[in-house]
Amino acid sequence: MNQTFHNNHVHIQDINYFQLRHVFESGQTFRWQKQSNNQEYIGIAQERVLQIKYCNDHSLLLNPCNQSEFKNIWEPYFDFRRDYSMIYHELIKDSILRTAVEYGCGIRLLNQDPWESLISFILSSNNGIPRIKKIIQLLCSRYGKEIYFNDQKYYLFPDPQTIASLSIKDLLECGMGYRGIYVFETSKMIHEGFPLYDLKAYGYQNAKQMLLTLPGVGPKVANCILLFSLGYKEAFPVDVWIKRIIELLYNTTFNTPEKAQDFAINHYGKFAGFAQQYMFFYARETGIGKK
DNA sequence: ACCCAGGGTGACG
DNA sequence: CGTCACCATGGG
Repeated sequence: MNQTFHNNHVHIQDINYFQLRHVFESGQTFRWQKQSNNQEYIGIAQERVLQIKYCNDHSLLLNPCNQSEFKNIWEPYFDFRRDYSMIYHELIKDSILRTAVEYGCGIRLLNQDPWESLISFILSSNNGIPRIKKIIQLLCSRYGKEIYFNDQKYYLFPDPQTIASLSIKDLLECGMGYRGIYVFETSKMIHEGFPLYDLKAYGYQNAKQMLLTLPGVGPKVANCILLFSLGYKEAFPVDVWIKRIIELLYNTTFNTPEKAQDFAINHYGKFAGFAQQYMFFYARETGIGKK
């Protein structure tokens, strides 16, 4: 990987194991929007707006982005420092997983903000991805700070204090349904000092136990936060899609999500989170195992 | 009208 | 410890 810095953007040459659609359409993030040219996404993350575009010379454009922002913000966010070739070749050793991994090649696990992930995945429970996006967009457009890019208005994700100061009614009007109360209570706990950002140093088990004390956070949501924002790549979120596809691929059944998770950690070890993401994308894109 | 969605909670054995 | 009805909302 090789970068050239221009006035206010970066070109990354020799990019491999990175496909925009596989990164942004694999259910890990909700605020990136595909643009009409199909090779470009614009998203809000890390308190910024970013355009990311796949160019015909096989380079990747990040805009706006200076050298310091690349090093400190977007390189970690997009997990550019990780060797995905190694992970890819490790996972395809499993002949059963191989098809899904080959299909999803180009997926990356983003390193997102824990607060935004926490609220987003509380909202994800028993919900559909398009509606999750709609709720989050409504929440941000009403209560997030405005920022501009190309004369267009975008909105940051509101901070804990802001959401904690809203009423349940405000949250319900964003379409949260019964999850509104969870979002409200959890926001209060974060605002009152819950050490969300310290969990990166707690170790997987301790961090998970802490997350489970937050209203609206059960095993699946906790694993999403651990995997997508706290750096625990061994986390293995089990939703209905993962349960179905893993039972189908390995010709077995699990009584509880915990059993499926135990199976995964035994099988994939510290790469469980990557295996999960490949399987999720594969199952949804192909419809294999769909009800 | 019915079932499903990146599930969690509380009540019941 | 495991099971299960219920939860608000929109789409198929």
